[in-house]
Amino acid sequence: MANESEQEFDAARTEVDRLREQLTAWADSYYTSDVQTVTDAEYDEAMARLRELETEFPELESQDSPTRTVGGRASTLFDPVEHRERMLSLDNVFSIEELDAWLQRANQAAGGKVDWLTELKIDGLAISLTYERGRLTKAATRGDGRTGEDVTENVEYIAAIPQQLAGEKQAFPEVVEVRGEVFFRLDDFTALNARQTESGESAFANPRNAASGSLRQKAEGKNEERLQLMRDRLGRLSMYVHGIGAWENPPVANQSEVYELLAKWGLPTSPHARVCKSIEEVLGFVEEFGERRASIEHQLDGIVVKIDNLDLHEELGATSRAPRWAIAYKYPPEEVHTELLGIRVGVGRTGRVTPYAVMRPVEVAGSTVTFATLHNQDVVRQKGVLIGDTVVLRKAGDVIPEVLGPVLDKRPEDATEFVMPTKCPECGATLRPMKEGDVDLRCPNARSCPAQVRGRVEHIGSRNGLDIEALGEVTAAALTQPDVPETPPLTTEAGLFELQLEQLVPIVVTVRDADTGEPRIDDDGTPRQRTPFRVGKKTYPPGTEDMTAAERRAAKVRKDHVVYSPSKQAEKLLEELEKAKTKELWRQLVALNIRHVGPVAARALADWFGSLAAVRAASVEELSAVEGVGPIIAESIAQWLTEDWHVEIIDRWTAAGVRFATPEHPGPGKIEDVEGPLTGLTVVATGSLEGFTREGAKEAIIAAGGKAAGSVSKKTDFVAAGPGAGSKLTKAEELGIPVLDADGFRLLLEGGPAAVADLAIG
DNA sequence: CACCCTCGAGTTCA
DNA sequence: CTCGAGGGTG
Repeated sequence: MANESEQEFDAARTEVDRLREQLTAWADSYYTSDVQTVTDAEYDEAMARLRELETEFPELESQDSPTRTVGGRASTLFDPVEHRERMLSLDNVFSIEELDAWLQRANQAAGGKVDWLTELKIDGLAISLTYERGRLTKAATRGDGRTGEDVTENVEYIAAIPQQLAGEKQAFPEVVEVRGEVFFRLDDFTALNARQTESGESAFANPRNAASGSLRQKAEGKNEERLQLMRDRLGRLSMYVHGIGAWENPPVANQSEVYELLAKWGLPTSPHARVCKSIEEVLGFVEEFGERRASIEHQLDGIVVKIDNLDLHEELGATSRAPRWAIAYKYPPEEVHTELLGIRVGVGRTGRVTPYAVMRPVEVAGSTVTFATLHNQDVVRQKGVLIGDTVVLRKAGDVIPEVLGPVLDKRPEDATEFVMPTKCPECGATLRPMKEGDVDLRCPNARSCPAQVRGRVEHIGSRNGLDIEALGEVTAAALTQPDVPETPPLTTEAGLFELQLEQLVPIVVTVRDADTGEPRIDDDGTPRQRTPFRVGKKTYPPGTEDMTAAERRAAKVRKDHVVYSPSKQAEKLLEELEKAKTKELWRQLVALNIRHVGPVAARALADWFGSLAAVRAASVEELSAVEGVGPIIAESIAQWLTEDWHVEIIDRWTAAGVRFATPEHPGPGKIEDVEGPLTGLTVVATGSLEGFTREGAKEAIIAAGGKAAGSVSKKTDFVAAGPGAGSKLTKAEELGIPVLDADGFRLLLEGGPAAVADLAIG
């Protein structure tokens, strides 16, 4: 499969190259000699095809593509500027193999041992800055590489671009053309988009569009207020320089030294550039930043590798399009385009109704994505997507798919706006906001809406709840599914602990298509069904008892004239439910599904009160006296307890044997902190620590008297990080918090901070 | 009251 | 993982 899409990609690449060459040639001859060598129709067709391919394969997009330069040239707005030296683009490679091959070739062509300069390829806007005797006199976009747009006036407001170089005047060349990349830092981009939506303007689809849009704003016709806004946006742009245009007899020998020099002049250079002494090191750099890609301050789409030695640049020269001494490796795209087939809504366990996007499945960052949440109606509107649009999709933090916005060029005529339903899609109740002015719509039918019951039952079984292995998403659905022939055994969670094998085995589940929600029809025309709680079924005529002895043994359950053999799953579920009855009190509190009461609040309550009875007896004031429980949570608990069907849950669970108490608890009040090696310390565990489960690590921290926090902050004393640790590790390093591996963590648990004093770095 | 931590809730795919 | 919102603290 990978092979197939690779082939497709290669074919597209070849075609894109051919189309670009052709279109550029046509345009050149038209602009320079005014000779039209092609009919308009042919030209348009080629351009449309190129657009299509670039949309389908965003990684093939390029700043000097005719789709951006020729057609979209904004020459009427900004004066054209002839570049002193042509701004070349870089040749691209799309795989490590190709990169390796290029490095080997370049190494040989350069006659042996080459030092490489590796840097991040910023996804921004190329810019050329001309300084005369240290004073900025001209700023231009790249345009088609030969001619760009004069943006000198706008650049005045970009704080990152100095108007005057630092240092002695005599030290600067008479004229020097510096090249760099203008971009938005991701945090600035987020802030910018927040303000855009706040002021009712549409958000930018990505940081590059935002940078491009900001740099190319026009001052004409703007009132003072809007002028201020425009300058403010410009002020937030960032820039890193990455080279010098024409420069005879530079005073340095290497590209890396050029950067040092530029930095000395007060020009911002990337903190991520690195000199690599071997091809292995270069490949290591590529891998390293591939992993860290999401936590870099700017968007990046690849790595640029340059030969460090400037003499070699001279020697190798350039083709008509690109220098031979540099290459760009492009990471597989984290942003792709796909079609938004529809927007559907789901109902969560709290009744919240959330719209989600259904898309034509696409590969993004290693997996095939079909769905992405759209959170609520306002978000759908803010993103400005219509059903039928081609949309930009990425994975936030490399995990959760996120729709960024529409590709307006590809909006079809019949694209339709999403309308939020007024009725619950699962139970038909009229949706309404919980509180006045709430954005979120909720299904008010908490007790019997199938979606909510299903969600609550699933939550009861979850890791943060009673941690019932056999009770996951599928089982929860099977237990509450209303469309089976027999009555579902659970109409609410009140009956969960009363479940008998006889109730489970008859359950039949209709298999539904994940995409459409429609029942899956088998080849023989009947809907496909599953019986998760039984493996066999045999019907005997009424009044007969003629089962074989073997059948009698296998048939543990008999109902009417049907004999069932329960599945392992059914037995497992009942066993697990039995165990859950005496699990820790906090888990049982979480299982009640009280708003705002999750594992942490439940633990605080359980520690303080020791039993559900004591919690019920407490007033709102007494509840909010508990550390970590404030007036809102206290009120939420009190409110929950006033509802009859909630009390019924407690009563029936209690009758079925759920303990709802911590044995030997001394009664309500603050429990003395556990004295241990970690008393008074906050520790965060992240990644997979050898010898610990995620929960196990937390328990171990608490058992040692410490606080197990979920996120890293200034208050964190230690971070225990195993392989696969992500942003928490990065954060810890940023804040200079000591990081321990699994062994160090073990030492800490046994001996406290003193035991790891010599391990703790920085 | 303004901050900074945290927590809770919703979420996707293999 | 990210968002919004609750809780605690200066």
